[in-house]
Amino acid sequence: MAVPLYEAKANFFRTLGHPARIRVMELLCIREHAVHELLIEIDIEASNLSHQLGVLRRSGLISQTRRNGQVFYNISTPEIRDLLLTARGILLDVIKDQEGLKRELSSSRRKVS
Amino acid sequence: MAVPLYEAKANFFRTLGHPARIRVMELLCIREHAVHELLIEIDIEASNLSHQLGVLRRSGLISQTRRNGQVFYNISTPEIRDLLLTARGILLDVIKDQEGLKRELSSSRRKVS
DNA sequence: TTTACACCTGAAGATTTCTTCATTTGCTAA
DNA sequence: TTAGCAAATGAAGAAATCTTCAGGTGTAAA
Repeated sequence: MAVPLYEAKANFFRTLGHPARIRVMELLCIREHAVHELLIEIDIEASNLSHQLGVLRRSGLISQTRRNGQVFYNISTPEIRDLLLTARGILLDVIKDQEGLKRELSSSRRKVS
Repeated sequence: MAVPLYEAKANFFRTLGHPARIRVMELLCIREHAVHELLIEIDIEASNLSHQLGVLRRSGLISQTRRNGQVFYNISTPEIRDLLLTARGILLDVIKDQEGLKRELSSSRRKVS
């Protein structure tokens, strides 16, 4: 054991760093979902989704309950909503900056050519 | 182009999901650092650090300035501090829960055996 | 107790990401 | 101009992660 905190942080972010997993987290931030509901939204194979849910579950980010023959998933802590919101803000900033840079580059290319 | 937003988010988190890169981000959240200063703190090969700085730079999370023959790095937006703080909170929650679960498991093992 | 449905798991090849080594670039000062 | 340091880059093998396929588990209704 004795994983340094920065390793734990890296693992945490890597866990979120997958398109299907991030979609799951965003859907669960809205409300609880059963697996088959997620499957409708996410468009990957059922077994793939199951694997990704397993990754999220084992890392402690989501929790499972069985009810009426279905498995429901939930985020394990509401702070995750804040995290995704903050991330969204940063991402929009970054994208904006990159587009600004792109415009600059193409305008200087115009000047040169 | 036209990367769906959830792909961009996944990329963003994956970028943070590496032990050296997360350490860089945390150091830069404290203050600007020159590459050789980061190198003292992080204990990986110089060229490896350079690669990881490249990943962060290309994703727009950090920015570079050259001064006195050294290259200084900075976080590109202060919101990153909030993100890391929120992540830290979630991580501590998750770890606490996991330790609770571990204690439960070992006490029920005791009861059984 | 069998059928059906919802979901999970293991294995394995394909793909991506990491780390290292060798080399190159950019700058500053002699 | 050249010497020397700081940092970046390219290539390539090693390692980790993804996706799919095949089969398995759990549960509820017939």
